Amino acid sequence: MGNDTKERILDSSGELFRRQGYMGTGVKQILAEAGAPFGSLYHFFPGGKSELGAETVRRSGFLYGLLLGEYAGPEVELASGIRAFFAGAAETLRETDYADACPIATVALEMSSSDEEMRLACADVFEAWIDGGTARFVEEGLSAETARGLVIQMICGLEGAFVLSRALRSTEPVERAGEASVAAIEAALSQAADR
Amino acid sequence: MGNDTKERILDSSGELFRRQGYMGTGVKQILAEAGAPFGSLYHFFPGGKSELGAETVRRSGFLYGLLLGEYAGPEVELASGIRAFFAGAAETLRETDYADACPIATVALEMSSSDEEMRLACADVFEAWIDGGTARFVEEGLSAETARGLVIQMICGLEGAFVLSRALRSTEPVERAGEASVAAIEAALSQAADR
DNA sequence: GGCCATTTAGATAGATCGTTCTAGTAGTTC
DNA sequence: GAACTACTAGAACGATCTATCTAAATGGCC
Repeated sequence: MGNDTKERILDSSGELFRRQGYMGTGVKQILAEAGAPFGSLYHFFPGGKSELGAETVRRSGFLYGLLLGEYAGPEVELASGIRAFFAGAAETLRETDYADACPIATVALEMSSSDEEMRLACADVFEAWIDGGTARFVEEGLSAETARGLVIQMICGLEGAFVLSRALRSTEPVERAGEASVAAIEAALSQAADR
Repeated sequence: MGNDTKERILDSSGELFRRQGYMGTGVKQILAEAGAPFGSLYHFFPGGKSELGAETVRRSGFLYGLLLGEYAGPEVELASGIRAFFAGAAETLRETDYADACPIATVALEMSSSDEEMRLACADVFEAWIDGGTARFVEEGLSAETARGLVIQMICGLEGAFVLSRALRSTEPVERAGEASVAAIEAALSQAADR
């Protein structure tokens, strides 16, 4: 079955978009890395690069959301989970020479003003992350409003930290952003427990 | 004097890089918007697009740093200044159809893994912002370590909020990140005043 | 006016982009 | 084994990219 060719293409595009964005990645490069011919790309993605791009964003974003969910699952203490997630993100950056950060942030910034389909794909991913995180935080006894605010501030901190860490080649921003998120979450949880 | 042609080119590239990144912006588009011919570009920037790119990043980053400095100058109360800055950023997003966010974040994410000169330009800008902010926070009586942590967390929150706000076409992330930064700053200041 | 460096102007080159095209191979079903 | 679908394979195309090139206009200085 050639079904794994499609997945190889999506894996390659996911990695490349993450490192150099959509515009900076040619279809030839994607196919070379996937070991697939042109024919396969336009067989699996009749819409060409833009269809591949949108599907890559949704898939990579979904997988990254799963990863986050594993760290902050219902069976672990929330603040420690978040702490571990940021620590893991910092370690990944170090191990990959500051290449592997958020899988969709580069594409989101590049394309949001010029390609509505791509913007929507990114927006759907961010919304799913926010909604998933909010539900988890509500389980801890926070109001929906407080939970949503905390989740958004955490994702903002993470995304911004990736921007700085990649440019500075330092994990300090990720670590500082992680500390800030953990502190905010602990403060909110202890305040909620006080009533 | 044709000196303003160079500035018109830098203005155009600054705006375009901010919206669609380095890879997504062609030199033809830059020159068309600046109303300048090819000859001028390679006269003022013999190194071509990459030299223009690096200079654009440094210039746009410097100007944005000035803007931040105006909001958080020594004559205004720090937390209110930061609050006003985030509010201003949100308003700018709304007014520009979510186009005008950070002038260098897109380029930083796109290029950090593939072009060392461009990465360095971005890193220099971020470092200048961090150092400038840290000095300002130290004036308020915070330790250098605390000050640096707060500034980095604030910039991370801002940059990440831009990513989300642009994709979601909503100012909520910028507002939430602003609240988080203000809260962290006020907490640190009141703690420092307690001794 | 004559001279010289600076800047403008755009045609052109050569590489690379995404896409299309035709042809061929594998695998399944009748 | 014939017919059909799914997929592979890569040459070729037109568009677009950055960069180069030659020639001319411009502006201060003697």
